[in-house]
Amino acid sequence: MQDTKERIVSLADQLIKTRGYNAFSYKDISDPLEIKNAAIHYHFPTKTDLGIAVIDIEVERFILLSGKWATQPEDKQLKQLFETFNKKNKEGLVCLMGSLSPDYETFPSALQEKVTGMSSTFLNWTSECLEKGREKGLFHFDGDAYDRALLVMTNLLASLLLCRVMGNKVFSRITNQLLKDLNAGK
Amino acid sequence: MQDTKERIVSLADQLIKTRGYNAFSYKDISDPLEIKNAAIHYHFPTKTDLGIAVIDIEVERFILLSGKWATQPEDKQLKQLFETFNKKNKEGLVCLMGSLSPDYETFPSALQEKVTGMSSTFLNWTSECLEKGREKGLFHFDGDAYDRALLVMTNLLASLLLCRVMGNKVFSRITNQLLKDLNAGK
DNA sequence: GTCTATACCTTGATAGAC
DNA sequence: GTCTATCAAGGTATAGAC
Repeated sequence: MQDTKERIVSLADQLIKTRGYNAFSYKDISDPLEIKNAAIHYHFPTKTDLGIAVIDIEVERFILLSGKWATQPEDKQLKQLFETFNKKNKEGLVCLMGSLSPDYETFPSALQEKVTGMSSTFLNWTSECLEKGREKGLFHFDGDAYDRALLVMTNLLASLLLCRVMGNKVFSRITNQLLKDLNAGK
Repeated sequence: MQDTKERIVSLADQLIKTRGYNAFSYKDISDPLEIKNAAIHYHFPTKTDLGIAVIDIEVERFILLSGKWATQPEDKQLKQLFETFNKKNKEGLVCLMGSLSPDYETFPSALQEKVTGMSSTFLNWTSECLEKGREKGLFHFDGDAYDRALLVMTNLLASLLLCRVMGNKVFSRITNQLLKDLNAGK
């Protein structure tokens, strides 16, 4: 079956977002899927290959999603982004960037580059969204749009991490205030 | 020598902040200190005990430091906090919260509770600092001080993570804009 | 307080049959 | 494409000598 491969990636994705890249093993995948670890190695020769596949799909999915939002006004688009994080939070997951960046130094360079590329994608999208929204008067903030994107992304990323530790309500407190801030200057 | 114990904790602290809790091993400590792993187990029977000791010292150190700042005005105190993060960034480290929170689910409950306690300490301090500073007119921000503390802490925490991935300049971009924001309403 | 020695387990990965 | 079988390496942890 072709979709064994997809199920492997999907489970790896979830494991990375719950336990972290270095804390999950092939057994965590082969057991629930009722296959042997050799089957995983057939589809993904090394763990690095599997990690790369997880990132590729995440980026692919985001590009597809954000493309669908493109017709909406920028403030709605940003809320859609927030909603993707909210969904992860409800499922008890953190985002890939939040999970992978602490382990970054332990990665082979091929995987490191993928993490960097993914981060760029998210930051550039957010930056453009903020900039265009400000031009239309939908957002109000000072300074460079990319700097503002850095602030927003770090809020989102770390809010999921903090929810793990301090409880789920942290997320809505952060995002509600953040959205207010972006319109505050009105 | 009594300070073997201290050197073990210090090295563990650094390893957690560079490679992550689940990615460092007793060998990473015993080799550079030129001791055997049994010596580590003498001081810290389990890896969990070692992790707890690292957190305890971090909190202890913060309480000591922030106590020294207490005579300064709140805007200076906050800048001191930023400076502790800046120092970590220059050393290529992330903060303990940023490193430990993604692995939270893999921890035994004793270690989880320590992580939660540490986060509370940092958040409460920041919240009080912001609140008092606002009363004195040193800060200008909307909403609840604790919510604002959540925003500031997530910015700081994730800025170090993002520096790993996107380069070191990210830190100053984030903190400069953040400090401007807190005074912007003036 | 540190050592040697070792137990025991899990890890990622490979070879070859089917 | 999946299996069985196996590997070498590395992980945490313990017992007992010094």
